[in-house]
Amino acid sequence: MKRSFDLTSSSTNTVTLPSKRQASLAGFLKPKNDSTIRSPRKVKSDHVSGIGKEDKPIILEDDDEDEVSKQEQEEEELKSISIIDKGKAKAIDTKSTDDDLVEPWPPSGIDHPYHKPPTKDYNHPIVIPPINDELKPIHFNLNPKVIYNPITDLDLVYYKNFIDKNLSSKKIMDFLLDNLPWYRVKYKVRGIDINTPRFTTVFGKDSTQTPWSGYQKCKPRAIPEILERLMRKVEQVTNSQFNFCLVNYYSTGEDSISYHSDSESFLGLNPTIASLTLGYSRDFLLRHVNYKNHPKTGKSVNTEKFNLEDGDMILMKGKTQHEWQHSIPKRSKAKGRINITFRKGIVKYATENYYNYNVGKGNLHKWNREKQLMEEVDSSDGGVKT
DNA sequence: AAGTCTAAAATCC
DNA sequence: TGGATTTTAGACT
Repeated sequence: MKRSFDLTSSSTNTVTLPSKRQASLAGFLKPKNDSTIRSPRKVKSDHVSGIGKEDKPIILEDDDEDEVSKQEQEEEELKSISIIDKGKAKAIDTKSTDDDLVEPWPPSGIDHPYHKPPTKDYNHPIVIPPINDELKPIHFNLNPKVIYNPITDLDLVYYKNFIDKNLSSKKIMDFLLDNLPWYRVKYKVRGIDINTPRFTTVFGKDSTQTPWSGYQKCKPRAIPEILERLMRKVEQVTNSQFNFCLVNYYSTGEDSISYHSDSESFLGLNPTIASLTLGYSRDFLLRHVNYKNHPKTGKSVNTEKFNLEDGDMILMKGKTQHEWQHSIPKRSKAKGRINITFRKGIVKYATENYYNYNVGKGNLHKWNREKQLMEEVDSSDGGVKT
């Protein structure tokens, strides 16, 4: 993760006030009769699969133009995002299962960045049981919304209810909570002690030809079958490939993650990262790295907000990690949420880094379903070696 | 070579 | 209306 800081604080007391029409990105999912929500209108055409030409903007929606002056429109356009409702455009609204996934899995060839581990439970510190018939097939809904702004380089695809919340998400949530090894990692950054305010765990290894046994400081863990199957479906749907699965558990509203970008150094340029939500919904905030003064426009850039709900998937791609930071802020009433992310690490350091900050030195926790809490358990194995 | 926490201001309801 | 919640700036070893 790469965090950046605003070192350009002005000497005055001026504060950038959030616009009322900040109106949260999630607004595009709300009913249309919410008059406070105004749809962005124009999108540069060269990124919209074959539609339009040159710089001529395409009008996508214009259902409340009477309220907005032209100048106001243009300013708003610079500050906010553009939305292409791909589901509407291409009428994608399908249910599917992973029945059609072709075995064998995982792939064993060098074509895929996730190299087959020596065993299905390689380096697991505890037994993760095989998935039963109830956990397969998983039911998916495919209804992508493209969120793209060529000025601010926000580049997302949002799949609401990707994992069907009625048929699949709860079972998967329970299985992961019950069976994964969880950690509360402590580490130092710039001489300061950090207590990671969430539970974490990680599986997979980088795409280098380093054998699974070829890591000293950390022991890469095989991706459990349920996560492997999810990963594979996400790959199929998004036309991407991954070799890491990071899982976070935000146990209460006190658990959080600060604004950060996912570092490009070991993920390569413009990484695609898929993020899945299970359980209680949480706000997901995106803030431009130069939100106070965008270099292209000289204007402020609004923070965007999604309320990620049970089963949702959001794909971050393109320059999003370069130009934007994201966070899960503390929320007073929040309950347990699991977040699964899939990424592709392309250098050996990725493996060391991910195990360092998501497993750490190995203070293993297990979920106690009866007591509804995490318990630290003794484990001689598993931690990252110093 | 992975930030978190707190106080104060702003906003919500 | 004002207590609760969220947002923001800044400290921190």
